[in-house]
Amino acid sequence: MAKSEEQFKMIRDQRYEEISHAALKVFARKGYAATKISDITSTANISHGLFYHYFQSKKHMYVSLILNILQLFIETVEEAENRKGTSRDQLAWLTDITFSGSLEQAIDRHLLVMEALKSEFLSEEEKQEFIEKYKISMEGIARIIKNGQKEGLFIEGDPMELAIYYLSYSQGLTLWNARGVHPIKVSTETVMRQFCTD
Amino acid sequence: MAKSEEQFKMIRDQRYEEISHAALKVFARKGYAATKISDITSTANISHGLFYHYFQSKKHMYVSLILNILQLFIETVEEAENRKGTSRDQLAWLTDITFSGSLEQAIDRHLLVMEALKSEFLSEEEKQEFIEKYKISMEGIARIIKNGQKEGLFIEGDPMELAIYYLSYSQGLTLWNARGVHPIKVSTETVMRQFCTD
DNA sequence: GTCTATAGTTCGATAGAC
DNA sequence: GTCTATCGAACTATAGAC
Repeated sequence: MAKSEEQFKMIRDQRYEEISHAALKVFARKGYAATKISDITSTANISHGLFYHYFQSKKHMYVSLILNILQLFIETVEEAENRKGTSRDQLAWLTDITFSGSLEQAIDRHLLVMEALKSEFLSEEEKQEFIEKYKISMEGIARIIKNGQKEGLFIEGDPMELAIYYLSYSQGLTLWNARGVHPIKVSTETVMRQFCTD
Repeated sequence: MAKSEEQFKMIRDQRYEEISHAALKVFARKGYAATKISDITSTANISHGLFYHYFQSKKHMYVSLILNILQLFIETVEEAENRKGTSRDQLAWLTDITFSGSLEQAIDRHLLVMEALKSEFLSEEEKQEFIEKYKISMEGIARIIKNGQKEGLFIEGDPMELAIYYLSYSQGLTLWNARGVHPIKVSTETVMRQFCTD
């Protein structure tokens, strides 16, 4: 019995991931309201009813997707903070990571979080939970900047505010590439010059 | 008869503006798909049917809204180019304008254009028309930067690419304030330092 | 020009068979 | 665990009265 229970769990976990992955893609492209359950199920190649075997509702799945994304971002910032090298190296690494790898996935995640934060179909309590998580990443970036200022590597100014400038710049560039207007290869050095003294 | 025709036209134009204004607000907040015609009509305080007296369909109204926004942006960039003073002054003026006045309306317009460009409910032809208009503004900004480079006021680099960095930065900051996370008062000088040599 | 009523359609969610 | 069939609510768009 133990064996088949384990197997069931593996199937369940795998399906959960498959459905989540499909949902991220579809939600980011079409937005919450325009996304039909059937869009998700057809992308994940499952039946309509099976979706409701894994998720309570469209909204419940959406919220858990966002929370997972924010958690991932927190961990990435932590990884940057724990890296060897100067604060400048740490911020450059974070910037590199943002614009290397799957830009497409980065775009999807940004779009999703952005929509979630300004949405009207989520309660204030739900959004507040997102904001709390978001702030944890912001504070990590602010710490990197503060350290860099002590070392004389970064320009002066309130660290939290500079973190916001950094995030806005980085996300603005990410979103730019989400449009079809004129995609560019982002240069980490160009972004860094905004914040560095050299 | 001439008099009443004129009056009809005045009523029609006013209503058209009212409905457009209401629609901008609602579309930006809820997105295209989530926006119900009844949201627009209740915001504009008109009946459901009257909407269809002024607009062919939800989609037709959406497209004309976007085109009007892009046209406005083109004219603002032109105004910046035609201003007296250095190229630096011109770009600073454009930045000022973006972050002064009704930030709320600026946010709404950005959100709308962004959604339109990545949307899947518009044909490629429709989106191409948006992109063409968008590029006209980009080229205006690139011209300002190119002139500034000649005067030694701006950093080196491909003007069009720098225009994209500028737009991404500016729009990233605008969108930042659309979220409830941690709004800031944007400083034009902080933005300008990214592009200026001083 | 404006409104109400409603036809026609879509989609989230559930029930029940395998 | 998975699928098909179906219900019921909500929404776009139109028709017709005033």
